[in-house]
Amino acid sequence: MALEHAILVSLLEKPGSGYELARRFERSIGYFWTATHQQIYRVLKRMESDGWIHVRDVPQYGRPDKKEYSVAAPGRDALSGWLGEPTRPESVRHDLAVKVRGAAFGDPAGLIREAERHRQEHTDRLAHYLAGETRDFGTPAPDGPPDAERELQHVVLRGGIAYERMMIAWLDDVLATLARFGTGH
Amino acid sequence: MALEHAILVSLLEKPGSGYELARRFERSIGYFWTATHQQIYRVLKRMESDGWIHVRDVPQYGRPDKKEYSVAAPGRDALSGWLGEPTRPESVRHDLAVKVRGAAFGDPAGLIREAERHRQEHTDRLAHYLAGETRDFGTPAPDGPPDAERELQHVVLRGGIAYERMMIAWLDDVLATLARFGTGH
DNA sequence: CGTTGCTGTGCAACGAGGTGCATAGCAGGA
DNA sequence: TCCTGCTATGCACCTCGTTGCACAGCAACG
Repeated sequence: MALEHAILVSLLEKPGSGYELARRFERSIGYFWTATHQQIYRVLKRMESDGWIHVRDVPQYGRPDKKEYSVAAPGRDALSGWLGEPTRPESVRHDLAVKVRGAAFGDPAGLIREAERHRQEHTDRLAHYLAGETRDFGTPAPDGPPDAERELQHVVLRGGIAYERMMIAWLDDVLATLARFGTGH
Repeated sequence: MALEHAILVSLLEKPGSGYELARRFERSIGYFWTATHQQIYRVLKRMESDGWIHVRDVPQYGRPDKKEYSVAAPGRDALSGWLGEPTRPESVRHDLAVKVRGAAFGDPAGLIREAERHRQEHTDRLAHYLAGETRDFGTPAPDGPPDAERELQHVVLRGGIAYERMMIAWLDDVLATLARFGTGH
């Protein structure tokens, strides 16, 4: 399980409540690690009882009170240890690859629409990444010396950009291949 | 759940037993969809009781008897329908991306070794893919007319190759970035 | 003969992850 | 006033996936 570690990273970047973490997992971190608010609340509770994080009740006006979590020393140690641990082979689940191989045994028309949907989604996400890159990393350095946190966030974003570009190119390849078998001949 | 559909595709490409399917999920299909033999046996049982697949007892000499599964008409229909269904956003889990962002808060030395391990693994897999491409798709067409099944398997393999190449390039980027913060400067 | 190892199928138990629902404070609009 | 909607936390339930183990047939080796 690595959801704990993703939460640790997010809380180290900025402390926050379970709700706020859930929002971050819908963007930013969420592009590389998904989680629902249920999972997050459950794991936060366990992490708190394990002493990895601190809780602080924050009264709010105009909205419900919240619990703000921040990383404790043992949590920071756990993260450090995890960084060098070998990750077991990530279980891959590429629906589309399975569908493409399945297209040999069914009508490819539906799959073409599905592939076009995916292509559009990846195009949108690429545009979103590129806009974020210009916004957050466009200027050389906003406050002088190179900042590790910033540089590392940037290299992860570059990975996302490379992934989306690769997927778009592959989907063009898929669509061209499907077209050769969908239109008679 | 889409394991059913991955099994349908595999059985359509070639009927086989649960054990044989488990072996296929360690290579070929397994590069895009992972599954243990436990999952496979359980799902096969359900698919059989749903009428998606046929079972046939195959006595063997020199080894235990087996149950050979093949796709029935309702299974083929289920696959056809699934091809065009919109896939819900695949839940992404990229350990390494989380670790890279976490490196800002811990010792990057361990992560460098971990990234190098991943780079090696992707290099090996790329070599394996390329060897398979030469072996299976090197000659223009082994038996005359273009074959949909063969072409679609090829485009999926090209996707795997593109993915590995992208990952290797990104890991080089990651290692260069980590080096800038690990060695003093 | 016993051991190891591959083929082949399966159960039991556990943890991870997701869906649906409940509760509660408060804001804003119809 | 009621309804919708956002913030904020949480329970109950169910499925998926993994781990560990068991059992069985048979081959090859020492």
